Amino acid sequence: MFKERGFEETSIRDIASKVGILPGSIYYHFESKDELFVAVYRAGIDVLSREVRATVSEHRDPWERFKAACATQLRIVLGEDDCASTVMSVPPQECGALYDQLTVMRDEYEEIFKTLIQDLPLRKSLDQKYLRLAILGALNHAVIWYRPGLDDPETIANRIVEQFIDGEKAPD
Amino acid sequence: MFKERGFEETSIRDIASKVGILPGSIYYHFESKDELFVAVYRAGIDVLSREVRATVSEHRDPWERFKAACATQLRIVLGEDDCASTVMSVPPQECGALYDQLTVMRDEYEEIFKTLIQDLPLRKSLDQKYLRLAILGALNHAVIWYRPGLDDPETIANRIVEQFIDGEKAPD
Amino acid sequence: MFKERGFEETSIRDIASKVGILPGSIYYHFESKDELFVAVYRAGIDVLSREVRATVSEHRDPWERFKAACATQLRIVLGEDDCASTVMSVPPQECGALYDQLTVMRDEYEEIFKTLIQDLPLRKSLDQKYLRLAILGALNHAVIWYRPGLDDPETIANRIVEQFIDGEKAPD
Amino acid sequence: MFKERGFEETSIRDIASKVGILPGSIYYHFESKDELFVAVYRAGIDVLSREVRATVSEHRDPWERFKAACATQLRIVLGEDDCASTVMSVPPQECGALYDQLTVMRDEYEEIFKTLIQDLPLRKSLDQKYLRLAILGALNHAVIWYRPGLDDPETIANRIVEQFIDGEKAPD
DNA sequence: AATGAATGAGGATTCATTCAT
DNA sequence: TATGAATGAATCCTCATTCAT
Repeated sequence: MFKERGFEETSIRDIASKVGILPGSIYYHFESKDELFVAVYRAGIDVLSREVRATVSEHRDPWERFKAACATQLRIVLGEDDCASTVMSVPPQECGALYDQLTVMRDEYEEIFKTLIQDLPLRKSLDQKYLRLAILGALNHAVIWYRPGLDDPETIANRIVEQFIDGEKAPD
Repeated sequence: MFKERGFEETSIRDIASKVGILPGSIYYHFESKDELFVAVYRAGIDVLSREVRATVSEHRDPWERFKAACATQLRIVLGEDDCASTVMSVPPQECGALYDQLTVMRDEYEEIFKTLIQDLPLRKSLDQKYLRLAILGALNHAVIWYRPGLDDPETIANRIVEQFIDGEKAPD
Repeated sequence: MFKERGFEETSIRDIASKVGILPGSIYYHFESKDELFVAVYRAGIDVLSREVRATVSEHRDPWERFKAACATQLRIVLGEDDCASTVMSVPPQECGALYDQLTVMRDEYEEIFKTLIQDLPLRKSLDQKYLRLAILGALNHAVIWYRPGLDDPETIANRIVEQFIDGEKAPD
Repeated sequence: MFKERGFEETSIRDIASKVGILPGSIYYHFESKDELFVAVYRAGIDVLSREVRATVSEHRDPWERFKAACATQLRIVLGEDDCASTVMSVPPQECGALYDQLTVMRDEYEEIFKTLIQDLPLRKSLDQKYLRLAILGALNHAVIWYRPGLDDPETIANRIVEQFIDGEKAPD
């Protein structure tokens, strides 16, 4: 529900009634709406971290490794895990006091990609930061326009990344 | 305020007190919070359309034209116009009943880029739709990570677009 | 509008926009919503008083006179005059502080019927007050159920009154 | 409170403070002011239906039965049950969107009287509909003028109905 | 582990009214 | 005569939260 309607537009009432309990009962499990949301976010971050790291460990070639990591992220975000989708759909600015906490988690996760890009044999002139931000931006944007029935997430990720890659590969 | 905190987190009270009037007084000017937000969004879309179109008309070369359009968008969104920033910062999903209305406006605007990309001499194998979505995603993402003091918006836009361009130019 | 929606449900805004001016402009003509409503009520009472008195003066026979008065009231209330309809449709209790003022006007008007009934040759056992209240109640009720296209107001009034009359005529 | 001040003039605040809770707390029990009012109206209709039907079942003679039903209605409306008084005091037109719902309930209830009047041995020339509407109008009007200390409600009802009855009984 | 009933603060909105222009 | 812009209080209602049971 957070991913579809955002933090503010999702009420404790909504959540409770979807689970089939009363709003008050939620407070047995979570101390506050904020805590609940953080738990969801955390879960999303964890799934992403785990899966992307697993993917990374399966590839040797830096470019293949990077492409596979992107594909894994998109696969999870677009379909497999609602918590992960939440991470990419809900802008931290709209979560009030939670902003810092969420941003820390996200930065932690994106650290993986920082490393992955460092390992890439890139033209010297290229700014790695911009490459990372551009690719992650391009990938995340899919959360908004993606509709099932189109290409599957992994294909989409590959297409997107290849647009960058081909130009950026360092000359032999 | 909408761009910084989102639609739901920005209250009529907040807006009124920033303007120095009482909450009720807002309703002399706008029929509802929704209508007010749509007016902001509309204004943002209009500025973007006007400026980007102006930029487009100043360039002949398709690649230069496209790069310039991207740079203009980013310049406006990142600094010049708060309404335009709102357009790129506030996800329509978080605006409840406004979703459709906002999406129509945005699609209308992105149409410009569709045309711009059609005019590009691209490798046949490339999917224009993915290129468009990827670039717009990469650019918009800057709304989140950009902080003044870094490279200026036009430089950033050029860097981002060049990452794509170099690879995609059709072979002579 | 008062007659259709009641006092509270009719706003100065509604009235102004129907007249084609702005809400504030109403206050050039009336000091308050209360005053405006009282003016409408007053106008209704005046029309009724004038017309019913005119009718009364045209008849000699007490029963005919009474019947004609009832018919006139119903004709005016049901069709001719919106102010008069308002008098019969809007319960003074729902007009807050206006209650007393309105009640005085209405009592003044009903005084006519008190006199008319006093002149009737009735069975001694009959309580004149109940006859008056019952007939006026029966007549006014028509404001609620009457729809144009049925019998015309005067016929209805005659039918209603005759139901009483036939039984109440004093034995010769 | 609804019966004394009407629907619009009675606020959720008023109701809550009379009950000794806060306005918001009302929404645990009712979804809206409308729903609350409908519940009151429903309760009034139910009491009336039940009691009048009980009365009806205790009488054989059609005229006695009818008179007793009227007396029961007036007794309940004038004194015993505030919900029933509300039904007769608050005009549905002043309840905005509730109009249809309330009218359906009321028509349902008045059906009882339709049947009762059908069973009456009346002069052929008489229009049953007008008799029903006139009597119900005359009775309900008492909600407005009745003050405790006068004749008791049942006496009043009998007096009112007898004014009609004597004239309408079919000749043997 | 959940409920039922409430709280209190804040939400958007409506309203009669004011008043300088 | 009317407007444009505001006021301030009240409107219904929603929300996260609490807590005894």
